[in-house]
Amino acid sequence: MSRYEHKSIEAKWQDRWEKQHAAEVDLRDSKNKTYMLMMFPYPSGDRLHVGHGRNYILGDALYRFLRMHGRRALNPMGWDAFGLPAENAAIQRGVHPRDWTLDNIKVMKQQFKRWGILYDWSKEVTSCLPDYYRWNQWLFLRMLEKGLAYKKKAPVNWCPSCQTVLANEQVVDGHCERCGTAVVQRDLEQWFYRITEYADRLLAGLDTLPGWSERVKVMQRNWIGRSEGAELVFTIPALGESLTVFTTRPDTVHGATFLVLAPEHALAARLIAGRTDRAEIEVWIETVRNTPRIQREGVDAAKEGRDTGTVAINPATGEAIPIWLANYVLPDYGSGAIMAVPAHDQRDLSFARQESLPVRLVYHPTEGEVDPATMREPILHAGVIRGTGEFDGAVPGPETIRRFIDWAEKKGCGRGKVNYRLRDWLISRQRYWGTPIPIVYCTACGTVPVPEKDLPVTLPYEVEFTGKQGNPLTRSEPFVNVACPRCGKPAKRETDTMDTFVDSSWYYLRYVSAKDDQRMFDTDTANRWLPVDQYIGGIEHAILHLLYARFICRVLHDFGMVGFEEPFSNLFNQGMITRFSESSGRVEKMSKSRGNAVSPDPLIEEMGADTERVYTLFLGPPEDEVEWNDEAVSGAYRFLSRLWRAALRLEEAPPTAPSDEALERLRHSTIQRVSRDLERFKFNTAVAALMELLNGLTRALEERTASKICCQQCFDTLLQLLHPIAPHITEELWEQRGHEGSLLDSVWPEWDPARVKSDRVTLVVQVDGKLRDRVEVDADASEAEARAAALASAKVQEHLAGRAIVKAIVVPGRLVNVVTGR
RNA sequence: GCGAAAGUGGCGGAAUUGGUAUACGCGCUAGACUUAGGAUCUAGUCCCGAGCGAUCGGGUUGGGGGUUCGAGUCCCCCCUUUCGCACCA
Repeated sequence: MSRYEHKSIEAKWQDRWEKQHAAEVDLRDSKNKTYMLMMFPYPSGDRLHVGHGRNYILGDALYRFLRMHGRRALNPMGWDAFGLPAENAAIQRGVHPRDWTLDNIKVMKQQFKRWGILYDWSKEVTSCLPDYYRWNQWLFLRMLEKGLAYKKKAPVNWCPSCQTVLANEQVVDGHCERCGTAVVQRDLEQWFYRITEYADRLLAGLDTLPGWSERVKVMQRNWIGRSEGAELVFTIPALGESLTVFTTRPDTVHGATFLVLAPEHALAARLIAGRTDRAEIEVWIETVRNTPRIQREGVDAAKEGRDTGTVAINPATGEAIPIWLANYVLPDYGSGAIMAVPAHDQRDLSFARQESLPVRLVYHPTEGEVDPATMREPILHAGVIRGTGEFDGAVPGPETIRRFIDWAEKKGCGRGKVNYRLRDWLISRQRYWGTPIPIVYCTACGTVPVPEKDLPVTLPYEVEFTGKQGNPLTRSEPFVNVACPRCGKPAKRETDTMDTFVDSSWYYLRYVSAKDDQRMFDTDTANRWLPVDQYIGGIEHAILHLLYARFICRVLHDFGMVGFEEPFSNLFNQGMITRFSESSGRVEKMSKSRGNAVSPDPLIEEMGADTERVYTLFLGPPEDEVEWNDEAVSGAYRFLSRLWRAALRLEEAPPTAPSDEALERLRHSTIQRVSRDLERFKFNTAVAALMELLNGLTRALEERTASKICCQQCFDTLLQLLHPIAPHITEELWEQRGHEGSLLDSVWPEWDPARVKSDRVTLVVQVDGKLRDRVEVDADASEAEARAAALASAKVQEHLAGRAIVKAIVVPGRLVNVVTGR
């Protein structure tokens, strides 16, 4: 073969690798060091484009690199196969979600093969098949037993278009994440996982993950939103009741001039009972209740409130203060009620000004006076307490807060309390295409869990997709009608299915026991291979998927099923590929819906998978967002063509030549550079180093300055170092060079530090920090020798021109800086 | 508003972490081989000035200041961009 025919080469090696990988790997027998590599779960509803390629190509390159280092690595792949896209496809195109999904998976497996990606398909996991999702059900039952799964009526985000409930995190700017329709509020009975129980542990665990980026950890910390403070109790004499509020500033209680309750608060109805305009207030409460959450939140949202006409007693001052209802207090954070301290809180101050409510200072400025009635900005963390007697002189800070908590506890009107922004995980979906929740409702026995022996509760294939009125499962008679597992009388199945994040929260565990039909996974094997050594994926899952997976891992840990609490030791978030989009006229994330996606198929057809791999990895630092440039791809193709031609010219090299040492030095320094770069995922600079090595070799071949043996050795090293990035062409050339066995099984080359260095080095000579000349000296030249060589330079002498030399700084092997008395 | 990261040629980006700024690639320019080329190869390509010329001088890492023999890198101020959080009491 004389020309670089990427098509036949790639097909040949892809088939070979497929055969090599057909044998099942036994994970129990693992004497070698093991390494688990994993990609983010892929939603099977979307065909792959080159924007996705970066993720998988990077993972494959890492896998091959590890293999060549003798690491026993597992690189499995699974399908996040449930979810909305499949159900939408069913409605729009009349295809069954299951058929559509399984067809997609077949196509995508072919695409992975064409990228030259080596997955261990004997560990394949498909979440929409009963052998996988039955364990979602099994886990649900265990969590139900332990009180970690529960049902409650709750206001939820409702998408009128999808006819389904959305989690807070699926609402983007008040609109449905999937379809963009404005979201409204509704009350429904929903199943939840009690993730809030694990809030503290999930937070603390982040500090044990040095292999995660600070960025992702900050996002998770914000999401969990821990805040320390106190609960204070205010009595309501008119009702003979007391009311608890949460505050992070109990030290400002003397300045609480009114209370504010969320309009949804349980006491609201009784508080307004005596008012003549009660009916109007009730209507207003309903309006607030139905306002989409996202509209109600946000800094620019207008504050609206109503006076209940009832008063409460401030426990610090003994004063009667009014109780208000207002939309800026959220019903499901803290106790849904606050003490308003307008002098020391921005939100309370703007509400007080709007409604002409009194403002009272607790912390006074240390200099000058402030008239509370005209305050525009609250005093947040400054000043000194005056006018309270026992606390006078205190300054804001943790110690003062502690004193107030002690005071409240002694007085019986409060205690220290920690609150979280994190809310329980709503797992119910009013959808067909998901894991059925294993529950039966019986008129006699109530809510009855499906016994473990009856699992899996399989999703019926025959259902009707009208696209109207939500969940088609509710209309599937054979599914819904069932005998009560407890009393045997006719009963109805739960028709809600589970959020797909349930599937993806533990699939990494299934990889090590993919075919086990007796249990969720094998604990010993899991403990041997996991936690995942390297998890690779985009930043889009920074919160949800990764938080849920960490939660479920802890649950399984507490059930004694795994020996670790953190599932992913190292997390690498690669950046997205962007491209100019004709439709918007902007550079945007590459995606099919934006019309700026590049399909891999024509590209591979024209220039080959190796070209795409080289280009994708060369594009820029893998953690950054990078822009795809159609024209620049040819640079990668030219590089591979030059490599191919160099192979043909190796034979022409002379048997002996003068410059073997220079080429050897280049070879060793390239091994060093590439090894270091790949360890740190710096594929872009690794490719650059390999291009330089090829340039050096090509030059040596052209100028006949290196011997045949030296050129061949250099070329072989180049093939090895390039293999993780361009596997097909390197395997082919390796075989043509007459080597036995696969390049993938060859041992990664080592560099000799002694060979990286040269005997002679070029020193930069500066005069007063400005570059004036370069001189060559022995690598081990002393400072004095280096200085002498520098001063001997004619150019340097010219620039010194009679000036006095104050000193000369010598950095061995690098430079000499001559400093003059200017 | 709060927090984080970043800003380097026409473009994507390098720079051993304080020591030759612009590696590698795209694009562009000139030439070669071609019937032809959006193919391939060779040479050149940060900016300004001088010279026919190999070269020589000066400037340059968003802007300004500082530390240092020496700053893209460290410190301070400002500008811009991106990302995250944002009525969570």
